[in-house]
Amino acid sequence: MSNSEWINDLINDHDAPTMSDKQRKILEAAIDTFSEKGFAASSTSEIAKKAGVAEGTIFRHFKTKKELLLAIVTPTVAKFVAPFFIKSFAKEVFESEYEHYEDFIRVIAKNRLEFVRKQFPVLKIFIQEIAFHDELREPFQKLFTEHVYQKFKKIIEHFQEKGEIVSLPPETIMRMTASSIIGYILPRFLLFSDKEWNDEKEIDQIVSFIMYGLTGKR
Amino acid sequence: MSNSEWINDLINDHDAPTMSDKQRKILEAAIDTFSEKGFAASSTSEIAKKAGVAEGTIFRHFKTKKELLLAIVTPTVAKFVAPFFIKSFAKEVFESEYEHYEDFIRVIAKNRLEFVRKQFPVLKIFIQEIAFHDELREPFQKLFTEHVYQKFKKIIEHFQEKGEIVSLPPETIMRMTASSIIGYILPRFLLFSDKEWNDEKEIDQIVSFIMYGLTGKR
Amino acid sequence: MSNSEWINDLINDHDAPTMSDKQRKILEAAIDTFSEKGFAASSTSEIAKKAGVAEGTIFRHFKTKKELLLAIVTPTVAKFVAPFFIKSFAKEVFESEYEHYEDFIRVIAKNRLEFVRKQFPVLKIFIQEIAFHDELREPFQKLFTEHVYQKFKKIIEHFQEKGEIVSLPPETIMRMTASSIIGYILPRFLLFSDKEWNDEKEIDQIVSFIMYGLTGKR
Amino acid sequence: MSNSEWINDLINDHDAPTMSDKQRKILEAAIDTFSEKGFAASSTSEIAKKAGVAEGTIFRHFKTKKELLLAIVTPTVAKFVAPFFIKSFAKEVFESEYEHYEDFIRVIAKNRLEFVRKQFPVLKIFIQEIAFHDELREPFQKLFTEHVYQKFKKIIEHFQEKGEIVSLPPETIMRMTASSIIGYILPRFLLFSDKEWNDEKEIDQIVSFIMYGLTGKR
DNA sequence: GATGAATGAGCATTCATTCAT
DNA sequence: CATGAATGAATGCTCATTCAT
Repeated sequence: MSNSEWINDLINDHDAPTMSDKQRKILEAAIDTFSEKGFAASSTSEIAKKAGVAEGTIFRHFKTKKELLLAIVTPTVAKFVAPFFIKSFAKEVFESEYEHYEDFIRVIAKNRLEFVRKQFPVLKIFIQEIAFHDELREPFQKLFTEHVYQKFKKIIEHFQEKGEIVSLPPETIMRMTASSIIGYILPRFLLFSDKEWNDEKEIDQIVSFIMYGLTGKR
Repeated sequence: MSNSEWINDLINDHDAPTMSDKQRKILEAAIDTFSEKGFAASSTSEIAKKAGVAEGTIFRHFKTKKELLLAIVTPTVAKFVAPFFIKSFAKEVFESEYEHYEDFIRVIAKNRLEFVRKQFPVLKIFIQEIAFHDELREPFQKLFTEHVYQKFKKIIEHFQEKGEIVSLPPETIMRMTASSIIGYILPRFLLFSDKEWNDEKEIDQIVSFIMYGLTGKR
Repeated sequence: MSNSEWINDLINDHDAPTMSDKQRKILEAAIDTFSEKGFAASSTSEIAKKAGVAEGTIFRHFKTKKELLLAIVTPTVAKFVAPFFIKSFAKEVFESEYEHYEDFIRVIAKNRLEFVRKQFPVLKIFIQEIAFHDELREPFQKLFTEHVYQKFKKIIEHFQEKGEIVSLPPETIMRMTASSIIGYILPRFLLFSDKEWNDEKEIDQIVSFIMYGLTGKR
Repeated sequence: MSNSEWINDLINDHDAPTMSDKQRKILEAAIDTFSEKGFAASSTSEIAKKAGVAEGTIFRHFKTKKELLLAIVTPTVAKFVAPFFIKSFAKEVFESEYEHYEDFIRVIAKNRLEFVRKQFPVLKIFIQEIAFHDELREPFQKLFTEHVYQKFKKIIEHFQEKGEIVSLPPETIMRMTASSIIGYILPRFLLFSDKEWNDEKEIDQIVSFIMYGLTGKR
């Protein structure tokens, strides 16, 4: 199985097979509403109206409003970090065609951008609410530190040993890499989603920036 | 007037001279509460209690809850972008000791970090709420596009002409610069504020990253 | 047929032969719940869960929640007063071995205590709810005034004619007799059901009290 | 100070001086409603309507519906047992004109009957709800066992030593005394409050019954 | 007959805001 | 200027009951 395959696999929506029609409608309406007004400013009555169900129906499927939030956010966040979750992730990277750090982050970036494009409303909710709900922050922090961070770290160390990238602490490398990519994605979808974007080209530029900075000496 | 002077000038709290004791207490309590729970999830009665005033007193000073939000956020945001607001800003940069883009962003970064340290709760509120309130977003967008962006653009073009930085669109350069810095500041205060940070050194690393990337070929 | 026989007959559970398994489980669960939390504070969904049936099943067997209450309370109350209901009741008493009022109330007391022991939860529900439901109070009042009261009255008059008890109005005699007995039974089950009780002895004391008061001059 | 004086003193409504007009109206409406339909079946909106206030006003004065219940019931129950609460209670009894147990319970009975007449709705609520609320039962049990029971016990022992009443356990004597009186009061107000009652005469009969039973040998 | 999803009225409680004092 | 009682709409959630399967 080639890299592109297993990555794509994780992205596809193979979940929610047990979800009823109403349940899906409620989730959609809730995503809409939370995303637009924020969790605390959204009322369950509005969500019910938008979903075309009675208010009581929401609470038959989700015990509380907060549980509805978690039902929206958890699977998407899980899928977002899923590629890093795979056991063989780091190994695959080393043995793969990704000869350079550059290639690696380019693939990750393009692939995760695709995911963000599809799931932006949910990710927006996540970003907004993670600051206020322990039930959201704690599992995510665990997920991140125990899996994403560990795997990413090994990969960085691998390329540092190859002498390809500087010897800063891996978390610093990670932060720089991540914030450069996120610094594109966030405004792209949050502030200027109506603008036309050539994502392919932008990502190439960002990757280039990550590797060589702004001086252009490459 | 040297650069350091006018910058410091803008930071100092020369405002709020007309504010009564109660008013200040209300603002402090509101910052606390909004920052901790978010605007929508904070109740005016809780703020009143925390401020040690009667519920009605808040509405004597701020017509609505939203006006209270604006009263908190507006002056701080204004001060945050103030350096770019000054007419002579760009000119000063060109003629100043900042021979290199590197020096320029280093000063900006350190200086704005200082500001963020002091004002983080307010800026957190701003970041959280800008997505939901037109009254917040519109003036800020105007401020940004008409002043900050324009000035920053000129500066970038200046250094591009000097051949110091690559010929990407100025907004791309800006985004890369900004997100590298913000990508340090945000986690630093939002997620790991209890950790000990050597900000001076971190910023030097970030500036170096912005200029030369991760390859270390410099 | 001796007295003890017909009395025992009425107590035995010869009813509910047409009741399905589910129906019985629902009734049991409802008795549990109503008794513990009161009728109004009990929810049908909780009862359904406790009974191990679907929410809808309750309403297949009992049109409304109130009908469920009546189905619980009515047969038990009927059985409680049943001894007084029997046509030959008074006559049997006169011709029976009960030479004295004392013997009569002793048998009734012991016998009804036995019944209360078995059915306390249901009787508790009855006592709690009779004040609030006309559907409960009216048939009971009718039952009581037309049967229990009439029969009891004749018995009291019988013993008054024999000069065995004072010539107060029969209802006063009845009230004194009843409240002395009930004044034992109620706290015994309601407040101190965990304490060990020697019911036999207690009833003897109560009967003695009813007959001779507290002076002990007998 | 004669006995009748200190007893009357305790009965009079010297409380609630700090209660606002609205607060009193809410309490009255709540007593009405709770008494008529029971606590759980009463809605705060109905109480608000009956009291002529907004629903929110109820919750400004009483944090929860249950607190409203306690605010109604606690002071009345306290006043009901107040006579037994007084330090000198037992001593006064011994040295007083109450030469006989009979006189003592006659005064108590008449006096408490008067109280019940005025406060019946509240006492009805208490009786109904004590079974379901620990917050109600626990303080009352404490009050009763630590004060009422102790004092009453001493008085009973006093008259037992005088050879005036039988040597049953004091709590049995108490139960018999109390249930005879309560057995009059409860039906009198609960079931037949519309009937005309000669309370004076009835109580004399009850006291006589308590002392001498139904045989009339006195 | 039994289920349990669906309903929408109703619930206790909270809210931002007003206004008489 | 400050208060805090009063408001009534709105909130998240529960309820008894219905009905298609």
